[in-house]
Amino acid sequence: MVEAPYNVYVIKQLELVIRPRFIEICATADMTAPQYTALTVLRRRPGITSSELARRSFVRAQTMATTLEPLLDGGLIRREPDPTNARRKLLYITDDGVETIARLSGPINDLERMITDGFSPEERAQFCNLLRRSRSNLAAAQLPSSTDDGT
Amino acid sequence: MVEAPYNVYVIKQLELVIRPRFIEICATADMTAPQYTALTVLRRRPGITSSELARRSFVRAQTMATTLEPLLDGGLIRREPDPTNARRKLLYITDDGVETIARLSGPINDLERMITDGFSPEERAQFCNLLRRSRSNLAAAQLPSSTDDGT
DNA sequence: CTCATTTCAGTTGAACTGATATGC
DNA sequence: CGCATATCAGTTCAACTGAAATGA
Repeated sequence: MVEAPYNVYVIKQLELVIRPRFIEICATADMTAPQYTALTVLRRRPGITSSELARRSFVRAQTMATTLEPLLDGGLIRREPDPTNARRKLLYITDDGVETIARLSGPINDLERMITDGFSPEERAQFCNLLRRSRSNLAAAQLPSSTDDGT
Repeated sequence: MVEAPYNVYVIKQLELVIRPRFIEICATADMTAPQYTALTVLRRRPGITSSELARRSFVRAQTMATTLEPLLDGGLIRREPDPTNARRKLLYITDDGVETIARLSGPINDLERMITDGFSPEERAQFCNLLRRSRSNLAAAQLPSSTDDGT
């Protein structure tokens, strides 16, 4: 009686080991992990709202608001009213924010390399592909309308 | 200027989406996610200590002790002194524990299937393989002596 | 003495729920 | 009116750190 693959379990373990290292790297720029992540999304998608960012990150609007507050205070992102909708506030990464991401890219890439250490180029590509398809599956099951994100 | 694959980011997202569903399933048996996980490990490895279980799960001894307490109280696992070392207490899953795991296997398997929905059998095997190799990489980097775990 | 295990106690990060004001 | 956005406040889970007692 052999067990099912239980990828759920392994994915959780990966997260558990990756997170402290990721947090450590982010801390060198006085950021938390969710803040760094939000920053990288904002660089790729300038002008989105906090709610939209929350959806893409699979968290609630309130959670994202809490995450973004220090980034606004620190001037790594800025916010301006949507001219077409007074209710919405659009988010943009600042030059400071871009610079901060760039400063962390070395250690982050090291961490990425560690995750796929010993993989062939094909395996690396396959891993990336399968992870993204898995995310699509789950996002689709969660919110039929929600689409996912590059990276 | 295209980004690195940033699997770190995608793995975190997978965890974020999987966790609430996993928690929900565990809650139907009055367990938390870490408790269910500990229970499945104990089934495969009867007679290990709490500290050893913590190492395999990539958490601290204190964290694991907190996780196990309700399982002991609920009679899903039991503990007995190691005859060869009075300091250690060996853990065993009870019949109740085994039964509880069995009761959840249906929904858990559904969740597993959702994760790899649309994968070919080869892709499924490859995904499982790459996830495990990734875990080995990280475990090795973390504690040179620590080995990882089937499933 | 040193090292590992167990356990007590407090802290933190980051998600959660609930509720409200505002504007499309 | 219904729906989405934004924000205020409190809660919970599950990790964390620090520290102590015990025994190999």
